[in-house]
Amino acid sequence: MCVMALPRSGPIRSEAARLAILDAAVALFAEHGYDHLTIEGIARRAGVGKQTIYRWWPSKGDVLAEAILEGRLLGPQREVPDTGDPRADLAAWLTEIFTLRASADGEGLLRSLVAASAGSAETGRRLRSEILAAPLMDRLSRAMGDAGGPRLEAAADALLGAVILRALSREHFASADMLALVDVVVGPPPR
Amino acid sequence: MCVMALPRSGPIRSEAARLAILDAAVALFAEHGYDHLTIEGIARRAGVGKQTIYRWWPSKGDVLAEAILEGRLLGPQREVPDTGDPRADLAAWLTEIFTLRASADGEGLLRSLVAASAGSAETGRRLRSEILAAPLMDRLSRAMGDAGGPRLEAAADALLGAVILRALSREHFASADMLALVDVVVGPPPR
Amino acid sequence: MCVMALPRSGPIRSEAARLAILDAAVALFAEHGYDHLTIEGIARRAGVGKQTIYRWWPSKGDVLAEAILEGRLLGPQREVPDTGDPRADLAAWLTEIFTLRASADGEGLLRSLVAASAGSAETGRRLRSEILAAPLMDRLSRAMGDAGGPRLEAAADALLGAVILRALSREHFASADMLALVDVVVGPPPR
Amino acid sequence: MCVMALPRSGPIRSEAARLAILDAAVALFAEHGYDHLTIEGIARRAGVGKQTIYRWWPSKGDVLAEAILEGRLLGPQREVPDTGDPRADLAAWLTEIFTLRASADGEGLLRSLVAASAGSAETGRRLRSEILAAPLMDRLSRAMGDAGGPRLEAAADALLGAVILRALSREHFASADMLALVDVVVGPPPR
DNA sequence: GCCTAATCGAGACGGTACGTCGGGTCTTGGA
DNA sequence: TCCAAGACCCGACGTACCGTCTCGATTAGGC
Repeated sequence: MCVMALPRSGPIRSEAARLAILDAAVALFAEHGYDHLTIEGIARRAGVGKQTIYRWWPSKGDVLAEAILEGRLLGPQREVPDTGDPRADLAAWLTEIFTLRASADGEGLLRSLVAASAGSAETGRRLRSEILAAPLMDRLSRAMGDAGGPRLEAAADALLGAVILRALSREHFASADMLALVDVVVGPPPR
Repeated sequence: MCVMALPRSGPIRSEAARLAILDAAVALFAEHGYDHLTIEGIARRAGVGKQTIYRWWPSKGDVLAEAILEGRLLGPQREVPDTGDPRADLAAWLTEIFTLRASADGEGLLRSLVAASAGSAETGRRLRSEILAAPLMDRLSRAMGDAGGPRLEAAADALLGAVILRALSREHFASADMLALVDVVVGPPPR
Repeated sequence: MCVMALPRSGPIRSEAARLAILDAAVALFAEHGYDHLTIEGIARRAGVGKQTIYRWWPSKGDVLAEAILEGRLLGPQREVPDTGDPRADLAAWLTEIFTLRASADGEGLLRSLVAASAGSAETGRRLRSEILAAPLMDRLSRAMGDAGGPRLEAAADALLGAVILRALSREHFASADMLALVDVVVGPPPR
Repeated sequence: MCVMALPRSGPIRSEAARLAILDAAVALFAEHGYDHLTIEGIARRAGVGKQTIYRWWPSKGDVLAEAILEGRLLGPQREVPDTGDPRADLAAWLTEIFTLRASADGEGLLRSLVAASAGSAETGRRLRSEILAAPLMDRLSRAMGDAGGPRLEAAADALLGAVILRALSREHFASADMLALVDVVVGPPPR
């Protein structure tokens, strides 16, 4: 009396096509940014029919989200460094995030990620939790002497959000500013 | 000693057309969000030729930026309230920003603003400085006992950025979370 | 030893769309003349995407040429009548060609055909060979007592060209003039 | 009791502008053909406001017609040569007309003239009477031994029309064909 | 020497159509 | 059943011209 997976005949989903699509999406995203990313372009580049994309993903944002999830977009996650000075480490890492750029059009990659997030719920969710917050949490937790909870989440959002806001406003983000940000959020350095 | 505007004969720019375009852009933006905003749609709604838009603005983002600058988008700026409890006031105002919504498609207005900012430098600049930061500064300055400078800027970016990041990730933002955010950035409440 | 059509999978050309386009083109051409014939108008009338036209024809002239080839434009070919008086028969038929008119704008259909021919090589070729010369040849051959060859071709061009030139110059073409033309080209009537 | 031209003050029509417009129209027509001739282009090239064109001519066709009338388009009228062999002279002259070409796009000038005629009554009238027929009449009259009248007109139309029809159909017009045409229309050579 | 009126250059305006791109759906034929 | 290929309808893109209009400057009579 168990629920049987309803049996299906015919070929199953082609893993090769899936990978080709994700690779093509990542490459085109990096080259031209989110706005110029198109389903047709992905299909062309991947050597795949458009329908094969539409069959499995509802939108270009979700293709991207899956690529992000599998770590294809930014390569292996950058760890926050550990030099003994938690504030400086955090500032360095945030600066790296801020200056993420791979697009041939000179568009910041971070800004493209934000555009993708604005357009796709799934991408938005993953941008925050997996791309940005995940590598940050451990170090931030130690820097704040806080095991977790709302304060830690709030601090992570504050740091990352500030970086995003600066990226959106196309303003320079001097390292002094970055340190000031860390101080405000993490707390003043102990004497 | 003065810069002479080079004199040109011929008809001057039609203010009526300019206003019709900005109004149409604001209305369509509010109704359908940034992604579904089109130059053709604006022109149609405004009763204007497309060329009249392209003549004066390079992209839909810049039309929107001008509308924002003139305060057409959100109406008169919301002031941060003053109830005597600066933390609660800030939290209330941030919550209002977070829940900004006018779109018929259920798209958050804040998310559309972020999309617009990702696509247009001018909009990005104004989103941060005029829409978000401006009404916040005075109250934040008093709450932090800080006259200005990098710390104040960093705090504003942190608060607003956190709100944006949450909006992008489509997560609920409980009022307790909001208070935690304010505490982390502004500092703990005095005993 | 035969040329293989390279096999292609995927949908084939829609005959329904092709016919709808040709019908729409013919109708609009007859109604408004060649100058006011537009690809957009054809697409609209045919209930078809513009791209479907551009996919198969390089220009509006070539759409028209195909319609002509299939006899859609002027209906079944008018035969030159046979009353026993070859000169009068030819004159009557030429007069009918001269006065071809279907356009709602009062533009002569012949003039529109000439405009189409000036704009499209294919239409030009067909105007001469299929629309005009074909029904004429048999009768002309008998009237001149000539089995064919350059003299017959020249005579056909002379008759039809004269009619076209008069149509272009918007001059009246009295039946006496028409008879004079036939006499000059075919030769004087036998006594 | 005559009709007085109603007295007007103010500047009179600028002859310089008129000439610049006609020159520009002729140059652009020769370079790009009738289809690509535009009022804006003429105005730009002539250094003239569009209104100055619209003030004096109803359409581009009429600008061209005026240029033709003043002999700007084809330079001084080519005379039919006189070598003693009227048939050969006529054939040579008709061949010259047939091969008229000045356009940078490779479009035959004759075909552009036909397009212009199809679009503008005035141009059509002048194409036949002034450009084509006028230089032909004298020689044709002598070749046919005919002082004028419907037969002469018909012969002229037949010769010129045949050349036009061949030009429209983009067919080669061998010199033997041309001689056959002359024979058919003018009559067989005397023995 | 004004005034009036028309001309001229320039070009903004509301439109229509251009030819292209991409969206999302549907239809083949092959595996 | 999936896949590649791609035709289909549709809507938007950004551009070119249309014909009308409105400017400021200029230029000729008529007073």
